[in-house]
Amino acid sequence: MPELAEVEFYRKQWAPGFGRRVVGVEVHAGARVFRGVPVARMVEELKGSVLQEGLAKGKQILFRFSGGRWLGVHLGMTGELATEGEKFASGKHDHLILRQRGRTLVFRDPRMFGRIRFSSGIGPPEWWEEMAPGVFERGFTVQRLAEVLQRCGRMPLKALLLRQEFFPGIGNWMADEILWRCGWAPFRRAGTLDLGEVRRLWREIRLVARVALARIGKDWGELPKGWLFHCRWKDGGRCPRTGGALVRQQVGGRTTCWSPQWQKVT
DNA sequence: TACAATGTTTTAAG
DNA sequence: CCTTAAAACATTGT
Repeated sequence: MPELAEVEFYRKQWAPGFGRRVVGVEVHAGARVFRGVPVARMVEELKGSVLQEGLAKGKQILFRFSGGRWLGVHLGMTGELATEGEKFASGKHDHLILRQRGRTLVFRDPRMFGRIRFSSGIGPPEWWEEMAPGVFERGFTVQRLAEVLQRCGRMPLKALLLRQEFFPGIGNWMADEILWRCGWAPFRRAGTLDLGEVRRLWREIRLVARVALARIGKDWGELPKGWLFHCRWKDGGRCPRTGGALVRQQVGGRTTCWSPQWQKVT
């Protein structure tokens, strides 16, 4: 489910455990979410350490523990984080459980497209440090956006917006929302935007991300009325702007909801 | 039954 | 080596 705003929401779900010691760790050791992780070592090192803080960047979450331990969480399609009571009995999709005095921190992921990472070291792990600049960081400039659009000029805009190495945290619903606001068909080629349109795209990316974070990221609140989000999920929806029929079709390998009456190729 | 689900990663083609 | 598209991954719900 999660894009950058949902990821921020889930990061905060473990906040009750910040500053507190982990007294027990339970795992589904062979689960796909631990691919590449030395699970036994992770369990040993997390046990007794203090969860200091959690950070979110794009769709990634990084938890810092005492003793230079770092736990990376990617939620994939169905992952979630939750804080449960001390006596919580884990279910079959609860692959990682951190027990604290008074509460239980849970990572759950039925489909297991998510991923856990673990490392030790003074600073954050390499994969975190090398992530592309987020859409609110200094590095996310109109110029850089123009370069990306040129370089991947043959790609449909929709497919390009989903590329995490350029747009960390943008996912399926946000990409559709952004293109709908811009008024462009999702299969329009990236290389066809002029400079004014690049600026427009840059603005709408940041607006959608900012509002999503302020609402969903805060407390999973409602998005503003009139957003495509509210009518995108099922067949038969109507464009909030024109009242015309919305269409759902595959673009860039994902189901894409758009308004042909409003979103054009030109 | 068959298909679709707010996501990556791998594989292959050009 | 680069860009782009498609399949694969695993589970649940309609």
